[in-house]
Amino acid sequence: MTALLKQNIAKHISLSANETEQFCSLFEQKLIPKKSFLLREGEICKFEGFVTKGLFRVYHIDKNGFEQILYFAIENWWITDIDSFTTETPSHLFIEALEDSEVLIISKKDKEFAYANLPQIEKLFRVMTQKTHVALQRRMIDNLSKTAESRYIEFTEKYPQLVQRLSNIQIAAYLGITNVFLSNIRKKIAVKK
Amino acid sequence: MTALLKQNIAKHISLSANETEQFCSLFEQKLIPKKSFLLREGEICKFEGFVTKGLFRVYHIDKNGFEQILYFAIENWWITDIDSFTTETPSHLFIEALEDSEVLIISKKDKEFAYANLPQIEKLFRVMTQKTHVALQRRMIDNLSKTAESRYIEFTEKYPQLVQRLSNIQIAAYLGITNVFLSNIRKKIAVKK
DNA sequence: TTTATTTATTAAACTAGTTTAATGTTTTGA
DNA sequence: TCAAAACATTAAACTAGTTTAATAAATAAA
Repeated sequence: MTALLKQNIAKHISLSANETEQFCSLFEQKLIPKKSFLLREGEICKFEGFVTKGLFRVYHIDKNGFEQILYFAIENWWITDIDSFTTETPSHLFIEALEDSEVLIISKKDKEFAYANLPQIEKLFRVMTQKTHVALQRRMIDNLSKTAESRYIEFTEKYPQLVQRLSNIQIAAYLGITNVFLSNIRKKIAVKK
Repeated sequence: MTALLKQNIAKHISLSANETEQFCSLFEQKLIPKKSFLLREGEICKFEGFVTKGLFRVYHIDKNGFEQILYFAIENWWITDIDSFTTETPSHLFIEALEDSEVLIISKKDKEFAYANLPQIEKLFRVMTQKTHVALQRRMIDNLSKTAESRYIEFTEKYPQLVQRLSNIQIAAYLGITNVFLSNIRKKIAVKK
């Protein structure tokens, strides 16, 4: 059950078999059917999750009712609201399954236990947070400098497997444009070819 | 010389006087005159810095020659290109002093020494990276959902002391708009009052 | 299988933000 | 202290992206 998780940890740091086992034993599996929520706005996020099956979206709803997608998570990705989780304040985010999904969950308490007792875990999460931060910095620069059209093209090139599983509405909410405009972009690209 | 730095560390984690002293001794002071660079595109970023005086901007130049500002750093802020620093690949960023500045620098080697020998330092940087990541997530959502006008207003409210030290050109590059449009926004706001 | 719901597309009017260029103001530096 | 450079503002034409609404196509539900 935790095979994918072990593989994922090994990608970031080298951890002894023993420590890996101990750490993984702190997770429990949760099944999340399509359209249900792992987290809702207003709740305090008390977990960190590792997706082993399915697809989630992590999004915000602004005061005008529009949704902005912070990121998607498929197999092998981690999900949490790091803001709510670390500060223990109510979340501004929703985490929703877009497909029937399976996720390995570790509670805040158990994660703190791991930090205190498995010295390498601190490094694991430092390294992972750094990597996601770098990715977000790049996305920030892209959003500041590139047109919606090139952001869309780059998104489809970078995550082809993800694009097939997403509606254009979801992709538009990630790119920060309307689905109507995304439709125009897609038409323009199709004509070019 | 490292008083500000010690104070900053204490804000994030509790570290013994001895460990604090050891860690701070790894930094050396650098003076960066206005308009000179701490890092240029193409260089590998081999340091992490803590600003004790002055003002920096961390920015990217896109292929059309436009500048996007990732963040500013004044006294008490950390600066590095975390991407280049961790992956040891050439940077896509410039770090430039906008005022005569002073910065405490720790080299990659010494930082690794600290990770290996001062167990709490791993936590320090995990916590700091988490906090900057949360801030960037919030900015990402704002950029996806808010108009330039409200982003400008919120920026001036959040960083009033910074706004006074920045030209409108710099603020516009941070907000992701042209300085001409920022001028329009400022006029509109002034008329309202 | 039929109906209801969600999704994608198109069009047309609109608005937020850009571009270019000109003008006055402030800052910098020799 | 004077000239040059950088900065802020304004105007006017333009373009990227939105809004609303209608229609067709695909999916889900009963």
